[in-house]
Amino acid sequence: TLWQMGTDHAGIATQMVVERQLTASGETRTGLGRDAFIERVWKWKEESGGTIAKQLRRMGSSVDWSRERFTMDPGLSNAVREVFVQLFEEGLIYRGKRLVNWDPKLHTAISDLEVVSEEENGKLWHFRYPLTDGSGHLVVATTRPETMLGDSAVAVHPEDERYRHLIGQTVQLPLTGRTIPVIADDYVDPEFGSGCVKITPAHDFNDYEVGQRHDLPLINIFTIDAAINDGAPEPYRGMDRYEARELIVHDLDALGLVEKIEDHKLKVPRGDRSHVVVEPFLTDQWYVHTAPLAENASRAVENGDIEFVPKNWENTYFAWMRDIQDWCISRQLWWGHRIPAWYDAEGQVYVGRDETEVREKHGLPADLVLRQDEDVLDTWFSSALWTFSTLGWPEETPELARFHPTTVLVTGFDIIFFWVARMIMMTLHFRKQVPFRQVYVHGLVRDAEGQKMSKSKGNVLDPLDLIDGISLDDLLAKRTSNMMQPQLAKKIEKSTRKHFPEGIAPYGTDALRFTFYSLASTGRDIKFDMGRMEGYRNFCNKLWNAARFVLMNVEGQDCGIESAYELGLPERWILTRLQDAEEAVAEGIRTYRFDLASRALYEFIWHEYCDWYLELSKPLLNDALAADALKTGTRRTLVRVLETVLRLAHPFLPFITEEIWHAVKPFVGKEGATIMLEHYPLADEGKRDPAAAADVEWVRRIIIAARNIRGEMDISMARKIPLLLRSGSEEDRRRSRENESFLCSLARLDSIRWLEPDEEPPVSASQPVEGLELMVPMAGLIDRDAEIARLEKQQAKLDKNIAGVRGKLGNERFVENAPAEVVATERERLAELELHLGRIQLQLEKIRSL
RNA sequence: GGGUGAAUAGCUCAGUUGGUAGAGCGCCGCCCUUACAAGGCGGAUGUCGGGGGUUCAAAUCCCUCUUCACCCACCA
Repeated sequence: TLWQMGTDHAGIATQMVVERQLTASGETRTGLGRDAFIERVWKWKEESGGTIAKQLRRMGSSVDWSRERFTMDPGLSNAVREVFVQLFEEGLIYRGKRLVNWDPKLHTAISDLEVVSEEENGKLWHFRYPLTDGSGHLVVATTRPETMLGDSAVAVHPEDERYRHLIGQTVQLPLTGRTIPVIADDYVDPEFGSGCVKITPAHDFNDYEVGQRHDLPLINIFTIDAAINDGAPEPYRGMDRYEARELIVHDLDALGLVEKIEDHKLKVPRGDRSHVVVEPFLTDQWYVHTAPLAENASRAVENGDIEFVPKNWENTYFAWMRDIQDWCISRQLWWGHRIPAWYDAEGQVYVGRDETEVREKHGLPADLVLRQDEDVLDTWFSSALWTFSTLGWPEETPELARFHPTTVLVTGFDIIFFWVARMIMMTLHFRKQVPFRQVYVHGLVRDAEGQKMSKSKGNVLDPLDLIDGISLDDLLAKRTSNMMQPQLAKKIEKSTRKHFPEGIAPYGTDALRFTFYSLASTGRDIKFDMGRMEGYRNFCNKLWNAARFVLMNVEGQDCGIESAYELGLPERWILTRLQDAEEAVAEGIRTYRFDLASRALYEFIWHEYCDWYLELSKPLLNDALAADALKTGTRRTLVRVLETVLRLAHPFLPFITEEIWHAVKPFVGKEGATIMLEHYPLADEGKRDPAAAADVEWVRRIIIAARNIRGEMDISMARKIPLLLRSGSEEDRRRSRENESFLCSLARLDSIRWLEPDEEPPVSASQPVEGLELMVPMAGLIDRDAEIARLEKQQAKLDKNIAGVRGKLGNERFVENAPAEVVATERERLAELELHLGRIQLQLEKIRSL
């Protein structure tokens, strides 16, 4: 098995962090120069890049550290170049001047996926554009007044009666002195605004399309900072886009050309890293032609070669693949894989693995000056190659042969498009193999209020702080330092103080892991709950204490490794239940239901092994007269079930299980160096004993009933009570006879006695258990009124249940249509309920008459 | 505009093919019973978002509405 560990170089985010550091120390990226800057980034990466690895280590992830990879490693970089060159040669990568999403702060293009649109309050400006023939004006509506400087037409719908006569005419574009045509295009929605749309092909994706159709000029009015450029009319040159907006509205108003201004909600596109409004901007960029790749990628999921878990994510995947757009892969950054393309003085482009190859391939003279493309590739381009680039591709390495295709990718749904989809496309293309068979999509961890964790919101929880604990002061400092928006510090401080008034206590890795497993149900987001984690921390303690008990009892004792032993009833029962637990855990793991698997462990360890088996073992171990073989069998079972359960829980609780295992292993005759190399437990039918299991279930019911009387009557555990039994079957008698010591010990009884058939019982508190009646004589123990209250409560409950069952059975259609089995069960149930009710009523009468 | 998911105990969440609603935390009693008080024992707590429908039977299947979250999309 290989669990591949590694990290990507997070191009934009990383470059931003380092640039911010430079700013803080009064330096600039451009001042430093490309090589020196990249050196700085590597330095930063060395210092901080270990954080993820450290967190993974502390969380006990058993990855293959020897094969850790980084997307900027030489090997992976080589794979990136290889893929780029091959795709280019196949015509699947091309360069073109297109509108891209331009980030005016970072000065780079970003892909569609990196743009996040959110609804914001804005305005809709209605401007009058005078008709050239002097016959009046038409009105255009816009949310971006400043772009009017780049208008090259006004469009109306071809069928729109109101404007049909204007088609082909021209309007005077205010403030610019230009004359632009009125065109007809289906794109216009006559219902919206005025029905006339200003067309700005260089600054709007739709308008670009319209412009293409009508052969309109592209008039770029922005600089790379989204300020007005020198091609625009003089008064606005150099102004920021929003300043220009104000002035343009003002100037149009002065000319009497503002018809009206309305409030308007609109989707504003922002860069997911910089959070500034991105501009559609005309630039040269590199693209991957994705349609042919997407086709195969869709098919691989359709035909089941790749399976998403949970399956409904496949629909999301298909939907995206269906409408996939070409992928803009060039970024105007320095941190990343530089595009392997060179230009000569004429701008002719040559693509190759390196400059030497390019010269050879194209027969370029040594003195011809070549200049490499300045841009780098989108980080996801290299991540898309992950499964095979990490295994040595393009070399056909033994690792590649052995581990590829891989088995499973574990990831969050937020990067299905960014990463999963692109891995599938690239891997199918270059390996003719799927990258992985299954994609396990888990939810995101959110904060206690359901907010997505983010550094800017200051609600991030570092797993290390949950493991080791952190003081409130340190947590506050951590959350409010290095902030991009320092004005939020107060707010963050307030909510941090609210949620963690005393900081965070140390919970340890195992508790943290178990919490995640338990909350990770069906790919849904996880609202992080400290209460749950506390509960699982206690669970770890429970396991620890149980181990102490076991060790205490087996140290220096015969545990039946080579000697004779005999298994008693509780032993055969717990072994049966252990098989059930093993089965449930295996099923949970197989189906990626780690919540069900962890629950099965929790239930078995706490509520069966600890609550019952350890307690049942005590009477025998403490019985000086008990047979040695039985005691040996008990010790053997105590320690073997514990050892098995440690192995069963080890993937969930790696640290505590390892630690305990070393203490326990000699008592089961093991000598392994680590629990990690032991066999994982598998359920074994042969180890089940249903009869023993049924007997112990009976014992448990009796004990619980007796405890109920004791608990409800506030009888101290220090005081032993006598138990009388009545009615019941031969089997009940056998069971009580064979298990007397367990009953007495666990229910704290001083005696158990069956009433003679005709014997009148003393006044007692009673509790029915199936056909059998438990009684605890009241004399000196039980308060009359309390017992009446207790019985009345039970009576009410029974009345309610009986009414329900009677209603059902009284319904002819139920009796006719329901499976005979179900009807029979209901009849039995009714009989039992009525029996219990009858007994309780009798008791009530009797006690009331006292 | 299209799509997905969610709504169950005070809180965080389970509930597999329809067949008596569960856990943890919290809450209420009692208890330091020599593994464990971060514990033990007992207990209370739900018109399963609303309304329809299918069915002998619905938290579960269908329709519809409400609320919330997320994803995708080019409406000036």
